[in-house]
Amino acid sequence: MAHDDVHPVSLACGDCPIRHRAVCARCETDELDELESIKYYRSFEAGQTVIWSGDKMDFVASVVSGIATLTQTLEDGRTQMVGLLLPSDFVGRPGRESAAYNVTATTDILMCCFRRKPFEEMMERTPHIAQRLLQMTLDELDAAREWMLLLGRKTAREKIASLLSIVARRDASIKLRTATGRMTFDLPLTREAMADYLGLTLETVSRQISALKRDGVIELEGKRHVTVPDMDRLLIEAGDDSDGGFLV
Amino acid sequence: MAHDDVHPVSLACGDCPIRHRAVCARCETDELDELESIKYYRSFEAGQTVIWSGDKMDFVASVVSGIATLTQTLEDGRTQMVGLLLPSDFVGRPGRESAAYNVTATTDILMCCFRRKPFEEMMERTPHIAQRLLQMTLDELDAAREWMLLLGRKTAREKIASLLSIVARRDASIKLRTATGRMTFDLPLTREAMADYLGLTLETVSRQISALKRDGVIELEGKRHVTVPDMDRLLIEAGDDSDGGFLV
DNA sequence: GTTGCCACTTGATTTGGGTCAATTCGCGTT
DNA sequence: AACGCGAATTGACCCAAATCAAGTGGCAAC
Repeated sequence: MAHDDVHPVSLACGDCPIRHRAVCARCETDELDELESIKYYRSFEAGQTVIWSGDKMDFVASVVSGIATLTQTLEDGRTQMVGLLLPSDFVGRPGRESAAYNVTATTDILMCCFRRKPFEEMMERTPHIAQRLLQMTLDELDAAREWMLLLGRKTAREKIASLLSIVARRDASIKLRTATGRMTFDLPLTREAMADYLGLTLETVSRQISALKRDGVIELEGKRHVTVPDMDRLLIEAGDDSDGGFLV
Repeated sequence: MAHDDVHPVSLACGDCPIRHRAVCARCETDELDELESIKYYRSFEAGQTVIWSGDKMDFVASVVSGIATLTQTLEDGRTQMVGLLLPSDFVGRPGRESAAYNVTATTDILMCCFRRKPFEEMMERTPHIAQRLLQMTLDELDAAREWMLLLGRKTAREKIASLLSIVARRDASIKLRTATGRMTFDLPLTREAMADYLGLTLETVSRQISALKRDGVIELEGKRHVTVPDMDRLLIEAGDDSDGGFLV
């Protein structure tokens, strides 16, 4: 797909700080203009629920800045995170009336929304969009499957190490590509959100983070700021073969 | 999409016993012919590995008959099933050189394969295919997320009940739509495969099946033939709200 | 400065499911 | 009939993580 190298992350809108996936701003200008006409922005505060599972959803959207989570819940309150939305990620499903998950902002968040009906019509006419969306969805599916291995077969310690390496990797792509060994970042999630991500309790999350700290795998300043002195060590702790999967 | 109601399951080939998804046999005849020219069949015996994770994969395919599993493995041998392929399901990923999972036949299986390169080229030109593939992938993603809730938050008993209700549902769509209460089917998986599906050990699977039998939730003839006297009861055991999700 | 709140930590105890090991149940072979 | 073999069951024991409970630390509001 042309120009993908120039602005890799892109679905659509001209003046977003993030180039969204799917339409190349250089070669698909008319499509861009059309998307422009059906788009609007919405922002949410940290902690706010963006969408409740089952709600009618009349838009699809793309995260511009901030972080949100997709969660599913059993009647008795047990909840499992099933998706983590970071900037440039896509939310919502063309062809589906109602939301299948709760979407919650964990930080202040800005989303670039497109009215669903016109978006779908446009997708019918514009092969690029469906194709790009397919690539994105396949990536998400791979991530979900990697995550299933984590949920089904990893120990608590491995789960935590995996999550940390995922966050580190996501962060690293923006910030410091340089030093492979040492790495520093902020955890964008509370202990409870991490627990919901990993299928653990928040107490276990806390204990395992303490254990990793005690064993020198990570260093902590405050509760959220993490330094990993040796990424390789962390990846070994995560139990991942090779360079450690590609969740999220 | 036209004619979807007439032959709902369809990706492609004219003489498969199953109508595959994505191309309508009535209105897209030329596409059908083209797919016809790049397709071939492969069959595998029960237990055979279809593809090893990491292998070069020069085709995409659709399951005609039989059952296969997608699995991921940690170096130390812990394995997690991440997908269950039933007739009409799609395998392989356009745009990806090598396989990301092990694909194993659990019964004798027949697959309808399309050479990857020409299939991709065709997809570029044919919006319908990409759109249909997108729908299918989104469905798979939903299933994967439902499965994540199961892996992360359900008890062993709930996991077993969930799996049974999934198999029952899949089976029911083919066979008896009639009686909602009582339902009979064969388990297409060994205890070990069920364990890999559910993130349990095979001993736990066995114990929980025995427990469900003891409690009258299911009846067993032999090891594999299951009768559910009351589907509603089973769904309650599964912990699912509503009519029980849509895994697989 | 004190109060209250929330995120987090840590400890004590319990328990669901894993591990190890011994049978049993088919079922095809000789 | 006897054998072998893989699939499944069942039991005894153990341990990782859940549960229950108390306490700490930071920070915003008054």
